[in-house]
Amino acid sequence: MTNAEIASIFDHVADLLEYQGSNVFRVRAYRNAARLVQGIVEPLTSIRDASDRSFLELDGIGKDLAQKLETLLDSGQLPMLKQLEEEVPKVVFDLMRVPGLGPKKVKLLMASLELESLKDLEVACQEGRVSLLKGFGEKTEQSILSNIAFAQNPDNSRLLWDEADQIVCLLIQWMKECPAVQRIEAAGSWRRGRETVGDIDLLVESRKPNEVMDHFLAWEHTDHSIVRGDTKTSIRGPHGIQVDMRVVEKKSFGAAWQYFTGSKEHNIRLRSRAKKLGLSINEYGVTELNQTDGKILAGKSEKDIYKAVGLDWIPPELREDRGEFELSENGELPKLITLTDICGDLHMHTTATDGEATLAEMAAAAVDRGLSYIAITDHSKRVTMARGLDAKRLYEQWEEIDCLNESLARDGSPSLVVLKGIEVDILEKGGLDLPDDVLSHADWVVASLHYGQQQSQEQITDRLLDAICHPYVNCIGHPTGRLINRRPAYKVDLQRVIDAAAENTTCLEINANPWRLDLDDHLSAAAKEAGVKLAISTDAHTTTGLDVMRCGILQARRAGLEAGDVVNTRPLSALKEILQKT
DNA sequence: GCCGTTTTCGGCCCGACTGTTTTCAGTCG
Repeated sequence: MTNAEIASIFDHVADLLEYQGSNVFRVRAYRNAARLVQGIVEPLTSIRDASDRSFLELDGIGKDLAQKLETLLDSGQLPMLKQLEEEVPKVVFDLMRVPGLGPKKVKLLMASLELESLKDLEVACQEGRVSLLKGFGEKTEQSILSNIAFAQNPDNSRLLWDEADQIVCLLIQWMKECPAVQRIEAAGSWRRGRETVGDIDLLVESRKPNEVMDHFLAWEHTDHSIVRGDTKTSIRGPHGIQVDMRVVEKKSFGAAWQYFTGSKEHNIRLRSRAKKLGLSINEYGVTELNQTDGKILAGKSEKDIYKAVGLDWIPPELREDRGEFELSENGELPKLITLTDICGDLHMHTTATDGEATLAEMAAAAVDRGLSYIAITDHSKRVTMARGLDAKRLYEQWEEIDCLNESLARDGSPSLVVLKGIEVDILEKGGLDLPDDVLSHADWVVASLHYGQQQSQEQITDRLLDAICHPYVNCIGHPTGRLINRRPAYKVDLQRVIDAAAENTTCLEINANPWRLDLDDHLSAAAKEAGVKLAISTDAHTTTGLDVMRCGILQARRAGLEAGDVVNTRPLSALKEILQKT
């Protein structure tokens, strides 16, 4: 049983307990456990089997949950879950997904109406039977109706960070046209650089909140408003995404930005910490606990908030309650990598295979972006759909690269060096798609797995391990193969992959394509821990594809990576040194 | 269900908005 499967079971238990009206802290314990297990890269069995380790060493796992982990690993089942599933009808999960319906309301609906599907609830609303129930009225009935339609639309899933970013930019531009807006910043999971964004949070500093709200509602992409209050307004925007806007005064801006950035878990931890220090934190600032005068001790900047509870300012990407408090307390926060640290890009395609820009165009685009080197890594012949390169065509491309480098050198600064690379396929039956003597002449070899993704964990792991051990392979491309919202990762023992990469001085890629972003933050952090060097690469198929580097940077920052952990922050000379395989 | 430099029991972050109430529960973030 994988960690992800266990996490999903704990989450399911939390859902069921929540519906049953169980203690909210008990529910939280299961949710925390799910989150924790999800983030652990090594299989839990290796913790169980190690004589000197125990699940109790995990923060948030006590005697009971440790026992449940044992049961799950031993039997693949959880008797408690079976029991709960017998008690709770399946339709409850559909009902709970309707915005505005929580456990209490769902329970009342279930007790009063005969519901076997969302459709039944829809009909009950249409017939006016819901508004007759105690605690429900006509407005609730209407809102349930429109929210059922929303919940059933499969397009309303979380947006990729990149997609959300486009909306954020448009909105900020629009809001800045409002004279009442003194300052505007985006917060939430967008600011934390999450892979996907569920809703967009904007924070405005203003003394005239009503004018700000009116301007917000007048945005051309506003579908309809969800809530409208004195300090908070929410709308439904493009792609059905919810946008929350909060308006505060200058003296509270930092506190509000911190609060609104989250994550929820980070904020709970921060506020608990404040409480232990005799302080209270809310979105208006830091105050003394039990003081009625409400004097704000800090609130203007985020830095002030963290300082008030004895912490260094924590970068948003790290705010997930995954150890950042301890690092901050001890002054050990990493100096996170930034886009300007990047010197080169080591994975991209051209018109020779499935890219849309020529070699020269990609090189020019790289110069525009201030890069000092790029590797051209077109597909190898196995990728027939992309007209992958055989040895002959690859050599021809390399000759072209030689010519290009000569002319680039003639043009003088800014200088760009184009490396002769290849994205060689890791074949289904094992081995690579081009002979060793060809690969030996490359400057940079990325090995990637595109076919046979349905194979067993053992097969896929073996294929990747072979590639990692290969003397001419420098990097493994998109090591999990997942496509966010579209395709799960292939089955692979990533702890073994990471350990082998460390041992063989083979880099692992953080593919910056917003659909991929693998290795993800947990895996990159585990790779760093093992001493693996990472390469953040765009896998660009167009000139503008080079700009997704910033998505890869965000992912790397979430993993706590510093410039020194990433090979393409090095100048070319230093990069070549690192690449010397032992 | 977890946890402890006040605690092994009694806490567990904090506030906005809505709809239905008539002072507040439910939901959300």
